Amino acid sequence: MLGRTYRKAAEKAEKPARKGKKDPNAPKRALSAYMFFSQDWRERIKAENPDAGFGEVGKLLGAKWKELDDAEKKPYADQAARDKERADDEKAAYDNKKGGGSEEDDEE
DNA sequence: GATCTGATTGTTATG
DNA sequence: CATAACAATCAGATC
Repeated sequence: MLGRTYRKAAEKAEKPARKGKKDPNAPKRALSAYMFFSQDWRERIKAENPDAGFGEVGKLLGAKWKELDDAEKKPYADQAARDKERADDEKAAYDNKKGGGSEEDDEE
């Protein structure tokens, strides 16, 4: 599929503080496998690169990520999948409100 | 139906 | 406190 032929990230390659949400309650998406991958690897990267700052660790992380095999990404993807379920709940609430909500129970 | 875009997620350190 | 490379994602909008 020609879909992801281009990388939006590579296109903009810049982030001029994009803010402003369109959704009323913004059903935040789930985390990415990288999020979990970093949580576990950030320790190792820093362990072997105590001097590594943001750029170094970031690039190292990405490099390692690609080095990993599909089987190694699996556990991380699994965590991401788990979080997705959580995100699904958020979306459920989002859909609930978005719907014609006559009764607004309460929200914190 | 298929395609695309945008918004989001987390890490680090530093000004 | 926001930002910046790194990667995934995926759900909603659009045609």
